[in-house]
Amino acid sequence: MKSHLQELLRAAVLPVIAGTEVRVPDSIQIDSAKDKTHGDFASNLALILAKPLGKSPRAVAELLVKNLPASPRVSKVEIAGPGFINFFLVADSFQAIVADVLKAGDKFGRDDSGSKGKIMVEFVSANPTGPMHVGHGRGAAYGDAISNLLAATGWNVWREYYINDAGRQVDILAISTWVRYLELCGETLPFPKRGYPADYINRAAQKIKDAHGEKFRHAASVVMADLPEEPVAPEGASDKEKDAIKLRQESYADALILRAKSLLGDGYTAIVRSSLDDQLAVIRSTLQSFNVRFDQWSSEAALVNSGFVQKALARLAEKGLTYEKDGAQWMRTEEFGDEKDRVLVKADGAATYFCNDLAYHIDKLDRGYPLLMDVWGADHHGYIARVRAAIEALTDRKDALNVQLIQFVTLSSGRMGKRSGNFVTLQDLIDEAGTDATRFFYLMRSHEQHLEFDIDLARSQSNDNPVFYVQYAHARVCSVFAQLKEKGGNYDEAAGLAALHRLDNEHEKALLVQLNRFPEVIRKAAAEYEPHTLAFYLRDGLADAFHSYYNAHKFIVDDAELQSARFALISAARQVLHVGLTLLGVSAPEKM
RNA sequence: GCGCCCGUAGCUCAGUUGGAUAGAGCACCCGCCUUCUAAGUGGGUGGUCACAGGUUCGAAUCCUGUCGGGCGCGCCA
Repeated sequence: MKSHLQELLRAAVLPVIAGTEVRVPDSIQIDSAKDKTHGDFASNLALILAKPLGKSPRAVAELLVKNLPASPRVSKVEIAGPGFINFFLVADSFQAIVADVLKAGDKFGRDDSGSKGKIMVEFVSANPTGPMHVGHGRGAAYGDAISNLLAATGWNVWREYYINDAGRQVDILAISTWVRYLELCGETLPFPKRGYPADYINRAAQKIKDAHGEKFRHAASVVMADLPEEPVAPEGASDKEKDAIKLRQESYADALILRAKSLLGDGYTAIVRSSLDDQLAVIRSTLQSFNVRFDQWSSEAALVNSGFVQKALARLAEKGLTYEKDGAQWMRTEEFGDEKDRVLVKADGAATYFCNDLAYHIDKLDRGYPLLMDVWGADHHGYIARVRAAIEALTDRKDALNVQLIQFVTLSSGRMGKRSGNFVTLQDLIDEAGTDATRFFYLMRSHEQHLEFDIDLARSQSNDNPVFYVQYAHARVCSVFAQLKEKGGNYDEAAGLAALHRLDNEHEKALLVQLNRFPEVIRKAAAEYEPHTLAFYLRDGLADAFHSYYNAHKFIVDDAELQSARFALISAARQVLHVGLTLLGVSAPEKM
């Protein structure tokens, strides 16, 4: 509908600007009119062109309207206000959408061709050192929804989870689990301050004891022998003092890691593997219950062990992008827009997180994905420049990496951290509020905005929860169809489509307008990476129009022709609600 | 100190490639069920769009500054 009007205006603008320097705008803006007296659609084109043409906006508008080609869909064109061009459409141009929707079914509004090419979306990638918390949940809901939207708008989408199962954090996880395991064996030793103190570590430790008995037991005195003191920050310590103490705690953890490795030998690897598998199993299970799926789970450790990281480093060196300094290997990211160069291989020979992550991104490009979308927490924004710089250095393209930052989630009970022992996990939230409510809650807000997650509201299952409003609209349509059947009536779709001209009251018009908006809503939500606009459309646009209609009119009526037309309309509404909710990963129940 | 994000109704938030009278939900007030699910619906109260300047036909939106909040500035991950 909009594109039709754009074409009309595009044709009209040519004679108006003929002989001037003024060019046709790239996109001609057409907005749905907010006020009924402004018709159905409005364009500000005359206002845009007024200045470059050196004419008054209203004069430009009059010229445009005079040159506007006739269209069977347009019933009236008006110039209003400072120079807006308002379009009034003939009624059946809205009614035709019902046939389009019913014919297309679940495919309505979708472009599954994949003709826009391949894109890889990496999201969640939560560290396998503990369960997912409510912040990860937001990234999961967003990443899944934007992947759905991209796939529905012509992209060939591949979804991937990067498992950070290498590096120091894995060692911290291992010693945390081991110390708990030793406690279970009856040993008494302090828990490392930099370890993960939460309950789930105890469960992982118990599993190891169940499977291996006391195979990994060593006397506490042996484990602790000659380990450095681990200080605790005193009350009222300055930041500087705290930093120093934190550093000594890290040293203690390092010493304990070395001790574990030397005492356990191959057993250390077994504990690492068991701990990681345990945490990953929890994460996978949570994501499954959250209705989020991935095409692939990529392991950082596997990438390292395969030798790919070394190969990637060699390629960077070959291109002259790396150099040695202070015993470390650096990458020249600064000349590609980063604020400084970055270390790839530390002086102690270990690869940095950046190094492995960059290799992973190179791997993604190698696998034939020219576009990479990464969904990260907002606290990683300082990391964007170096990855983008590195990728630009390799591909000569600035747009190969698309990073979407997800702003923080705060809870009524305060900010949650992994080290804080008792936190609300995503699984807790799903268990209490349900997947649908939780997902919709996340997706109602712009991902660029901080989100205050009202746990009590999500838990309450009350009608305050916006997801029910949308789902209820769907269930109501289903219920009406059930009622019709119960009363012995039947719905004839062909008759309904033949009677669409009967849909002429204002509530029907409003619902038809919303149905007409859907393809554009999808397109925009995907193109601007903003799933929340779809959530808003479903609630404030479509469901709202349906509920008002439901309250104002009966669908089961004596007039058979009118009844068929109305059932065709609400059938289409049900279809679009279903497609929309599915894109958000929310179910469309038939009963509530 | 430097960089990025944010500040809109009592609360939570939309609206920001400049457009017509700034919207929704919750809360609050007044209505609507002998009739397809009231998890619904109709109406009302509620605003210095943080503040101060600037740009122009027009600014919540763009620019500058101030105030307030969040995050980031490792040979951590």
